[in-house]
Amino acid sequence: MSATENQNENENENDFEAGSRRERKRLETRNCISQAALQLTLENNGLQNVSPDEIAERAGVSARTFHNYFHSREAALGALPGDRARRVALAFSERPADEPFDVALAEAVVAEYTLGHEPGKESVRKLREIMANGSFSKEALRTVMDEEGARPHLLESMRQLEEQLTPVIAERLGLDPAQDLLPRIVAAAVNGAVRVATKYWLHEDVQAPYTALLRQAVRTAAALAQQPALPLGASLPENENP
Amino acid sequence: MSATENQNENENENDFEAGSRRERKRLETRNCISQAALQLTLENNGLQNVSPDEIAERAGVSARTFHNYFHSREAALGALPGDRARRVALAFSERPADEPFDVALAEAVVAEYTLGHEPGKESVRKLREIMANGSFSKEALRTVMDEEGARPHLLESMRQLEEQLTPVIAERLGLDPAQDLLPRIVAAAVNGAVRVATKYWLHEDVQAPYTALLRQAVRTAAALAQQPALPLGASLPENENP
DNA sequence: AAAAATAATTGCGCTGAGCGCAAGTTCGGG
DNA sequence: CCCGAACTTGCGCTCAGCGCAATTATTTTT
Repeated sequence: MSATENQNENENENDFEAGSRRERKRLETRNCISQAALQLTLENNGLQNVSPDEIAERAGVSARTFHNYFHSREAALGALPGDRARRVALAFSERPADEPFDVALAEAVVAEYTLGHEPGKESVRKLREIMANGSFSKEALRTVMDEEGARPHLLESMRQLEEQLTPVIAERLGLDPAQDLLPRIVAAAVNGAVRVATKYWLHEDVQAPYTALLRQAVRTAAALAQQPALPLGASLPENENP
Repeated sequence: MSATENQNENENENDFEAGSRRERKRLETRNCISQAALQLTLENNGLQNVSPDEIAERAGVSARTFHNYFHSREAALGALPGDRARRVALAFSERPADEPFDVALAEAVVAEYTLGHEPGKESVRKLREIMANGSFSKEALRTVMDEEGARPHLLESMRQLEEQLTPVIAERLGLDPAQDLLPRIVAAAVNGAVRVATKYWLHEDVQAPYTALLRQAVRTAAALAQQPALPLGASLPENENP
């Protein structure tokens, strides 16, 4: 797991093709640090109980280097959802064009958020390892997500999904995000749906599998896309306040 | 603006009725601190350039007391959107029952987010003062919202809107939030719509007034409520990944 | 292949946010 | 009028985060 000893099981299969060797290594250590942050957070029941030094040590770098990549522990954790958001947007844009909008969106999300399936992308495999490696599960995740201090940053990083999704949704709908609010609203709704479904799954003890919950929620939110586009200039007929 | 000298223009009209005198004073200083944080943030173009001591001084309390109410500068700023969220939820639940769902929601939001209208609630009046008192406007707000460090906390506090809205939406729809995801999804979508509309209004220079933008966005998001309720147990017919 | 240029890592030391503690102050109830 | 509880304040400590400058690794140039 250290940045150096890791040179690298399956050298060619990395998350995002990197250009120069330097850049590759940079991404690798970056990811290493994030993973270390995640592990320690789960192990210690909360980011609060993890010092930057520990993270740095686990990742095999100096404390100073850690702060060189991320300006806070929270940012280190947040990099993971951020990356995932990028992958979801990519997956969505590569869905077959004849697929219904909501299905394409839902499956793109589900495919990435579901850790299972084939040993695909490297980071996913690692995350699954961490999860599978015993002990960590709903319970641990819950304590992390509920942590008062980390949550704002975590959610902000999950909100990357909205950012990444907006342009591809706009393209698929044939709308210009600079002219029409609809793509942004749909993206925001989908992002919210993912968050809500996850929270629901984590907190209420529900029988339905996470996958089904996610798919349902996203498809529901995606239905917004069938709204008529918003004419920004003109207000609706008459609805002024009394 | 100090906590002491402010004893209080229009003593009876306070945001939330307070029980004991002590509790009232507590809420008052709390609000004072938040307002001070907002003012200074706007004046100095970013929370980054404001020290806790300055906020405390402006609010007329000691630095230690400041940290006694809020454990970070960001939290102090975030209290304002949080309070506003509570007012919106209240306003929505008091809308006439025969009003269409989306209209009720949109108007509840617009009424609170629009600073104008009558000199209603005290905090709104103050905020308007701040805004009106020259210099601060879109531009200043933009620099605040775009600030890297404060944004996560700000957005998290705006997300209070979702939290507050969920139960009242569920009630109006006749659904149980513990059984059905739809109320949460609608609330999340509305929250996202507000955020998106605001961002759009702040960044693209658009001709439409903020009010119209907000109303449109919220009504669009609220349309989700007409989705058929989600049967959590059963998945849709067949949509497994290949 | 060596040397020069560029980029990444590291150690050191400083600033300042946030908090525990204990003393002082204000307020409500009997 | 006085007692107890809640609130405020000052002091001092810890540690996250960052600027700086030196060191090491990597790419490019000659």
